Amino acid sequence: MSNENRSRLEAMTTPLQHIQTLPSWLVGRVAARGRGLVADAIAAEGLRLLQHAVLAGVAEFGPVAQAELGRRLAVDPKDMVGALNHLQQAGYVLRAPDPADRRKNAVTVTPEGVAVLARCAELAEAANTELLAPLNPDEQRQLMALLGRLRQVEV
Amino acid sequence: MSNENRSRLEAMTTPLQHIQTLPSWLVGRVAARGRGLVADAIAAEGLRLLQHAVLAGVAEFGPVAQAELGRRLAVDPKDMVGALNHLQQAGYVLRAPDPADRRKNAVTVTPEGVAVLARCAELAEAANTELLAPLNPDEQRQLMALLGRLRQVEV
DNA sequence: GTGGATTCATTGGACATCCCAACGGTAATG
DNA sequence: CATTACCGTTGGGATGTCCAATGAATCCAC
Repeated sequence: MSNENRSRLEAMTTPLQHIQTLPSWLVGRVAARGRGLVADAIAAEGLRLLQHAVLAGVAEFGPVAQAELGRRLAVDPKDMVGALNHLQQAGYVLRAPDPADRRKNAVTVTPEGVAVLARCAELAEAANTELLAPLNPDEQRQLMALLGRLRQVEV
Repeated sequence: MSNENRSRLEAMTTPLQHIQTLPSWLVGRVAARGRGLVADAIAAEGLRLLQHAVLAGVAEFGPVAQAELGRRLAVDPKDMVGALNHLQQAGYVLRAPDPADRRKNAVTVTPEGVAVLARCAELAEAANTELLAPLNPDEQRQLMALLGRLRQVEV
């Protein structure tokens, strides 16, 4: 066991403080704050986080079937239906039957969808700027590099 | 706008990649992984994350009223009732009427609760060790320091 | 070809989390 | 002593995540 682990375990007369010094707890709090900031920001465009991600996926992968999109974004088929319903009703995407495979919907982004994506990109940038405000640019790069190395594992 | 922001916005022909390079997205993924690792670990003791946190709070603050505990942990009173019900049924905490204020329940941890907390502490440590495995001890300290400075804002 | 397995979009539901409102019982405040 | 506030509890709603099952369409092995 590492020295850090031992020092944390020795403080078990304060079990709550112990939990709150765990990296998983700390990164969870920061993530919750970042999630909230971005969610509030893009809510100005009437989109939720999942809908925003789905719209970005549609814009990136061009005409794409819902199942394929769901696999790429790790989104449940049910949630994909709901997100696309909202995006289609808002006029941001189109669902057209795929002539080559009538099971599939060829989903495409509309010009309005591209426009709202551009606005959401700015809003998300601003939210992230606020999230990282306590760090200078050098520290922000360090943080991103460290988090990136932790993320690699899950892929 | 910073150079980083501009470079990300210029890549908007790939909107999904843009989203996935945002710090909020990256920290969210790492947090989800950490949360899953810890949740799976303490599930071996039959506890959920919220129940674990509540149990730790009871152990730390000694005999304490539910409302006071909820305020300290930022847990909704309704969820506090559910968590304590489970912990009490498992024999990890006791609810006794407070003689000084009959509205309150004086919640205390049992020896079994202390024991399970100790085991959960080890399990949570192991999960966090796995989470941070790609980083050496020096980098782990850097990450914690950077995240800690981001967390300060919310307090 | 043709019959069985697979994939598609969709629907329904389980479950946890988070927030707000209301209740009877109790304590503090004027 | 009347009002106000707090206690634990219950109920409900909104949201997010995940799994199962359906009918239609396609693919594959024989």
